[in-house]
Amino acid sequence: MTATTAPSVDMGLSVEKMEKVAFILKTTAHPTRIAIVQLLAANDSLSVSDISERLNVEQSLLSHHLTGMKLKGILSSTRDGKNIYYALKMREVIDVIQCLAACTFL
Amino acid sequence: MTATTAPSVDMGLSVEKMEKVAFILKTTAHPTRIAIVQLLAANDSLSVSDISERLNVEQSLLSHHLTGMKLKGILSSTRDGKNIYYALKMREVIDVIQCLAACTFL
DNA sequence: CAAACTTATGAACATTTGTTCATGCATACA
DNA sequence: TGTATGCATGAACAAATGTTCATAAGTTTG
Repeated sequence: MTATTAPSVDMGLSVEKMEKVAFILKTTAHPTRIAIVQLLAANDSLSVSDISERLNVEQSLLSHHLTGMKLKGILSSTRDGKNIYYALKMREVIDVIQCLAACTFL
Repeated sequence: MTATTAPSVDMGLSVEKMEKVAFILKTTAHPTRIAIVQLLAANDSLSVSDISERLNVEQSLLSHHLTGMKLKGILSSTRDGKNIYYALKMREVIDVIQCLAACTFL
C-alpha cells in the first residue's frame, strides 16, 4: 500500500467509474431533468412542446434544461419541421438507471 | 403541478428511487467527497486528521464537507479523546456503489 | 411576404454550493 | 492551571446553478 495516487480503493468501483456515474446523476439530479430522462427513456424521442405539456414546465425554462443536457452530451436533438425532437443520447444514462433499478434494496 | 403526479414511467426505476439515488450521488458528487466515501468504505472509521492527511485537504474545508455530509445523514461521527471519527452511516451509499460496481459497462 | 407557431438565446436576478480565514471550543497533557 | 492539539463554526467571498422575461430565429401556412 503505497500512499498516494491509488487508482481505486479496493471497493469495486474505481474513482473513474464513480466520477462518471456521479457526473451523470449529478447533471440529471433535478426534478425536471429526472422527469425528462424518464420520459425519454420511455418514449425514444419527443418534441419540446410534447415535453413541456407533459411535464407542465414553461417553454423557456425547459429549453434551457434541454440545451444544457444536450451540451453535456446526455441528449441529442433533431429538427423535423418546426419541431425539435430530443432523445437520450448517452447510453450510460439508461445503463445506470437500469443498473440501479435492478438493485432491490432502495 | 396537477396533472403530472405519475408515480413512475414504466422503466423499472420509480421517481422515488431515482430521486433517492440522485440525492445520494448528488451530495457525494464532488472530488473531495467522493474520496471521503471511498476512504470510509474501505476503512470503517477515520479521524478528521487521518482523512485530512490522506486526502491532503485542509482541515477547515474538510470539516465543512464532513459536517455537511453528516447533516444529510450520510456520515456519522463519534468522539474519542480529542479525535472525532467519521464513518459511513447511510447504508444505501455503499449499496449504490456496490450496485454500480457490479455494472460492467461503464 | 406576413402571420402564426415552435424553439433558442441572453441578460438580469435568485439561490445554492464551494472556499478561505479567523476564531472558538473541547480534550489531553505537561 | 496553561498550553498544545484536533475539530467546528461563522462570516465573507467566489463560483456554479436555476429561474424569469423579453426577444430573436427558424419553419410552415395562408
